Amino acid sequence: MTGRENLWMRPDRPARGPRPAFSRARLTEVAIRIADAEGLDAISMRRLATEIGAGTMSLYRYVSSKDDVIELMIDAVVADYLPPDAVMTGDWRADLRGFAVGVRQTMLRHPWVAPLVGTRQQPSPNRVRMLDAALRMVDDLGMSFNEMLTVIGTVFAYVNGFVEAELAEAEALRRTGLDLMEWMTLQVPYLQSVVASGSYPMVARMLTEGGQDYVDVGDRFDFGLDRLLDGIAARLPHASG
Amino acid sequence: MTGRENLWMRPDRPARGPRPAFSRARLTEVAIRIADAEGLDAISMRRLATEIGAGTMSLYRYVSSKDDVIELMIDAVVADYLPPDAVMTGDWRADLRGFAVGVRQTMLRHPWVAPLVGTRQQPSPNRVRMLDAALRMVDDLGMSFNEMLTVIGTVFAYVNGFVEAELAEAEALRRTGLDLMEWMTLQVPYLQSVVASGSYPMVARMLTEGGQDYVDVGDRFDFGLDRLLDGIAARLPHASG
DNA sequence: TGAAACCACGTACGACGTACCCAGTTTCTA
DNA sequence: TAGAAACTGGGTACGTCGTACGTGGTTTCA
Repeated sequence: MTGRENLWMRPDRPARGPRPAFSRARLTEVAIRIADAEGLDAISMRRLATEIGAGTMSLYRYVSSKDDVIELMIDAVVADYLPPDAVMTGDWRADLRGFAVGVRQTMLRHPWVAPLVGTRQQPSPNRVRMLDAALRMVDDLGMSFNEMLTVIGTVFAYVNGFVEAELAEAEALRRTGLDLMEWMTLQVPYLQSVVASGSYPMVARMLTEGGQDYVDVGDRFDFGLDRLLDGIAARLPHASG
Repeated sequence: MTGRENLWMRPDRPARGPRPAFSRARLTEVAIRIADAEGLDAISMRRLATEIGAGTMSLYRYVSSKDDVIELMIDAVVADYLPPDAVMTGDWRADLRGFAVGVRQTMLRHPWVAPLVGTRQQPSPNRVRMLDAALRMVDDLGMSFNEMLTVIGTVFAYVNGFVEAELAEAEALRRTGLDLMEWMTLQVPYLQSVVASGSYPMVARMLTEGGQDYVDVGDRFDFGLDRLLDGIAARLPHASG
């Protein structure tokens, strides 16, 4: 891996030389396991290498940089945005909703992926696959192709933004190494001083009545998603589904 | 700055000792300037220190870690989510829309902030201020407090997700150090091979008709935002404004 | 007039990504 | 069948990072 070529356009097996000791698939699998358990910054080339049982620099035979490892990880996870048994009903709204729910569930299983995929739009096999599937869901609805792209992009923006926020607190705990109790102990005095100032009545209400009729995170996700789909449906050229 | 206390609860000026050579405000300002111009990874404690004209370790008198610097940067930028001359018309929909547009514009001016603020939900002065302002926009609409929180969270999730995606390509260029031409040269052959496979007809269409009736990014943002607000408006307990 | 509380900052440590190099292995070619 | 070509694994080393720690100077209070 000497640098410039595209990560996704390499032959599986080189023509000459000894057979490789491992594979990019193995590398990806190990990296995902570490990131799931300990977060993205637990991933270093040295750590990956020892976990695989190889020398650090050997990884660079399979990948031209750490960035490539990240790309491999993203692509692998994106593969199950749509589970293999997902069916397209032909009802665009149900299909798109199922897709969004699947994306969220996958992102919750791999908490490091949402921030990455939100900020990296490089094409990769599974991202291409998912984009194609999503576009097929809104085909034949009387929209222009760019309108279809806009709709898909809108839904995905919402899902990504929501899940990032959803994971933010857990990530803060991981980043600081604190447990929930310690973290609260740090934030509460400040919030109390905010409330005491009297300048932020709504935030004050949040701290007092916020816990009252608690709304489940999944329900909040569904609410926003359904409102978005409502709004889109109302603007469709002709009512289909 | 010895570690555990909350960043936002320190006295402005210590009681004893010589007067500080600079300030957290100065530190924040320099950090934001660097990040705006060269991206977030251009920020290192050494770089900040030399730019300020101080010793590297002196920064730790003002801040207990690099993470605190990041928090200061975020809070400073969040301050102009709502420009100082922004008016609350009393029309919840117009106000919320103006807020969302303001957030996007601020995020575009500071391309590093969207990914950070999406994944960090720690309270800070300006974040609290913005949250309070947003909640006031949807007050008196007959919703419970948690419903209000859900609505605000939904809009913000969309804005954040959209802007992250919007900035993704530019960020990829910065990350790799390539210019647009070089980057295209790298992606195009792969995309051509994808199209040639015949398995992804929609992506193929994207490459051929995608550029035809080009939709402005701002218009796409507005579209999603307006559909979301449509959907929310339709579910409001009673029609007010 | 100490002593306490603060300040600036040099040195040093462990971790990181990766450029470069060399020796060994497989396969194609003559 | 010899040897060149194309690959392999991986050790060493460089520059960068965040920051723990300590030393010595300055200001303010008791």
